[in-house]
Amino acid sequence: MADVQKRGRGRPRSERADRAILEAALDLLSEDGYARMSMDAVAARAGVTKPTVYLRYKGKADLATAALAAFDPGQVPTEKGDLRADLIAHLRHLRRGIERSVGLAMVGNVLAEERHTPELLERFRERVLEPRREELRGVLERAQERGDVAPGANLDAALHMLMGAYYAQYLSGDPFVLRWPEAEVDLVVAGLTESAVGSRQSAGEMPGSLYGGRPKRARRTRRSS
Amino acid sequence: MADVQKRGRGRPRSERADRAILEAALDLLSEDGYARMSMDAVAARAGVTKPTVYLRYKGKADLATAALAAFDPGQVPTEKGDLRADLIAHLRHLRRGIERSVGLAMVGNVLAEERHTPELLERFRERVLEPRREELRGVLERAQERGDVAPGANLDAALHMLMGAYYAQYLSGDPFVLRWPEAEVDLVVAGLTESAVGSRQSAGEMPGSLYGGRPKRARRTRRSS
Amino acid sequence: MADVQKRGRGRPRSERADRAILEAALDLLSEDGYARMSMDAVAARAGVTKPTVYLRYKGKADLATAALAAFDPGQVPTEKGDLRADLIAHLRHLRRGIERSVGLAMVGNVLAEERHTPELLERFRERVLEPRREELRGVLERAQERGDVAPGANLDAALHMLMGAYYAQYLSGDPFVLRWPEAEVDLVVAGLTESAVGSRQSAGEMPGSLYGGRPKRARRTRRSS
Amino acid sequence: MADVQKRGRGRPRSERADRAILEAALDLLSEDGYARMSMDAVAARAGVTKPTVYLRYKGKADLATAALAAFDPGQVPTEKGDLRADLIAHLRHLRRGIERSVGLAMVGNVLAEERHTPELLERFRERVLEPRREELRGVLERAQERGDVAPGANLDAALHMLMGAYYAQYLSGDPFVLRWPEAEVDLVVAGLTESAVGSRQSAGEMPGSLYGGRPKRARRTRRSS
DNA sequence: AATGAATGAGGGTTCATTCAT
DNA sequence: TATGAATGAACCCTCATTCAT
Repeated sequence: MADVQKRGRGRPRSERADRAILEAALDLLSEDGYARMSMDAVAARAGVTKPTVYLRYKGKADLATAALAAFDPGQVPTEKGDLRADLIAHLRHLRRGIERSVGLAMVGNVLAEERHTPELLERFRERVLEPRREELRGVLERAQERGDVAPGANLDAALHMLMGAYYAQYLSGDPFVLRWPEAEVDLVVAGLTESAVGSRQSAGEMPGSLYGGRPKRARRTRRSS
Repeated sequence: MADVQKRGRGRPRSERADRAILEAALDLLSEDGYARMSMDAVAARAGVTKPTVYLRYKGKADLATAALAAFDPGQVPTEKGDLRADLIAHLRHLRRGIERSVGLAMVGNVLAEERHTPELLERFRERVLEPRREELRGVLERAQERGDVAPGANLDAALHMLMGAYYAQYLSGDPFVLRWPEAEVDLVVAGLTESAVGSRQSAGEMPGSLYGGRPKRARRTRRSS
Repeated sequence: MADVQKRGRGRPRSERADRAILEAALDLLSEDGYARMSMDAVAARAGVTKPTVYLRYKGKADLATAALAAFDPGQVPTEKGDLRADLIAHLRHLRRGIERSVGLAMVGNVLAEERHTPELLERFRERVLEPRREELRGVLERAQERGDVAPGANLDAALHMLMGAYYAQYLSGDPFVLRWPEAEVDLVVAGLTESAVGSRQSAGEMPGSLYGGRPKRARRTRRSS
Repeated sequence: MADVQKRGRGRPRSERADRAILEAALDLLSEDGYARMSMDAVAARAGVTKPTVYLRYKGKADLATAALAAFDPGQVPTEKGDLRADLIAHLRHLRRGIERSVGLAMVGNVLAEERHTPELLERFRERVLEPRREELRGVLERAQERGDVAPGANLDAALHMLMGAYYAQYLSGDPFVLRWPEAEVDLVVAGLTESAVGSRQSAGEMPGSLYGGRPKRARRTRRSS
């Protein structure tokens, strides 16, 4: 277990290679896509030779799914107990997590390979998407327990919207506006709380009176920018 | 003037081939992805030889973008003037359009190729995504004019949510629930109208007063799923 | 024969096309070589279509040889009756003719195709090389008649040297020196005239006596073999 | 130190293949020309597969230049110290070397590819032409030291003539005469030695006194420019 | 357990040539 | 007669995978 002896005879760089291979695979997967990712390139970037890769994985698909499975989601933002703030924090985290690691292109890659290599999508869901969704769901559920979300609210729908908004925004090609998460969250929160659109800013207002008679004009969202 | 045939010289280009090539390309593009789509396969499926393809398109990227550009969106649902119903109809149309033709895998494909063949994503946005978005935007804007949507509502955010919800739902791997569009639309509409979650059932409510002062009780919907 | 009528019905641009095709072929032949010269490119440069080319020539080889056969050697320099000056003028002419028209690459092309398309080399010899050689030979023969060249001189060898020197110089990759022809001619003339190496500068020496007077008995070396 | 095998790891590269590939490439290069030489054909003739070729060479140009670089010039004739005899021996060697291996068609090929693959010509100069030229130049320089060649003689011009004569003779299409090298050498030597054309026959002369007593110092041309 | 070499199977593209108008 | 379309055959190169060391 310890095998401290530096002059390892068992398998000199096994662990080193393990990591290097998975990292290289994940990088290339998100950079070039599954179809373009070459075993040659993976081996080269990992600093090993191809058979070394094949020793560990049965083939390209196996390697790619393993790479996805090894994906590290990063640190989850700590919850503050404020629905809006927490959702915004998670959306930012979601976006940053995707963009700093696999990139949205990875979503494309696993989708594109759905027919040829369905394991990819499965693993991606399991290791990348699901965890995020569960985090977000947790936020919503706890808010529901606190009473900040209507008891009968459709949390699933809200989850899809929150996560999907990012995909749609990205796909649209429009640049992300500065306060992008706020705009999306406001929209969803308004629905979930049965409250009014605007007024998110004036966070002090108690939900109860939110959609009250007042102003309405102007309001929320502010195309941010 | 007499030369009516205009450019009738030489052997006319086979329209059958024109169509067959585009169809084959679109099929293979959504089935196999751009990287796997081979010119050989396109030509074979179209029943022509490769040079016949190259006569029409400068290369693989050109063919693929042309195939995307030739994408036929199908009939847009007629608008009824009821925000919720119209949105639902459009969402259904969106989903059906995607699934019956290119499939969501296509979104993956164009995303996956963003680095190597950015024209694909551009063309996809231009021919597939944008038109849809504009249809939806039209629905929202007209509803806004009617007063069914708050004047200051963030339509962009709403668009991203509506379209993105589909992507997210698909990516999640969960089966689409029967009344999927309703759940999503309700959530967004509730936000837009500053009204309550529920009450969607009681469709009888006159849209005009939606984001108005009253009732709000009622409550969210059928827990969907 | 006359067929002056502008509205020609017989063959609108036949002659125009004839010339254009041959010119295009010759250009491309010397630019790209025979193997790389494409019928497409020839037709395009000539402003016609491929079948128009095939109507005139049986195939690529036929076209290429025809192009060579149509080669126009340009104006031969007028002879002055001075051996050295005439040879220099011809060498300059030879070089300029080659470089301004077909280029030495053409020599390479026809040589390279010797196995696959021997007609090329034949035609090249016949239309490009031979005429030059005959011009040069004429100069030498007339000089011989005048007595400026030793009666028993090996004119063939001299011809090969004079023409070959250009090839060798070109092949060597060294830049041509300003007075290149002079250097080569001096060398050959010295041989032909049995005269000394130097003194070329002092062009004043009367040709008549070049190989003339002084005994210089002895000389030259061992009898060949 | 112990690690004698130095780089003995992995499967050793087949030397048989190494040789076979270069040979096949050189053969096809001189037979078909660069443009016609196909990697498929090279691999097939060498009895290997294409990737085996690509493992060794980056591409067609690389292989072709390597083939040229591997060209074996054969044994240089030993020098006897007699200018005429040595030149004749070298010319024979030059001709035999070219004809037994690459063939003059190769000169054509590298010339023909000058525009598309200039490395070919460079390599050819470097590996085939230059060595020959240097051998010949050595003969001339040593003869000059011995006093068999005039001090100010233009050796460059002589080199071009000696080597070029072969090209020109070949290009002319005339059959090589039996005593071809003698004729060419006599012509050049006569020039270099300031001696007469004829008298070649009277082989008796001693080289030492060839260019006689007269100064004729310096002399023209050389490097002209 | 690791290496470097080798393989078989395409993939995109172009060309010389012929067909249909 | 001239056109533009279509063809079959390569050609260069790369990849996922396996072999030999």
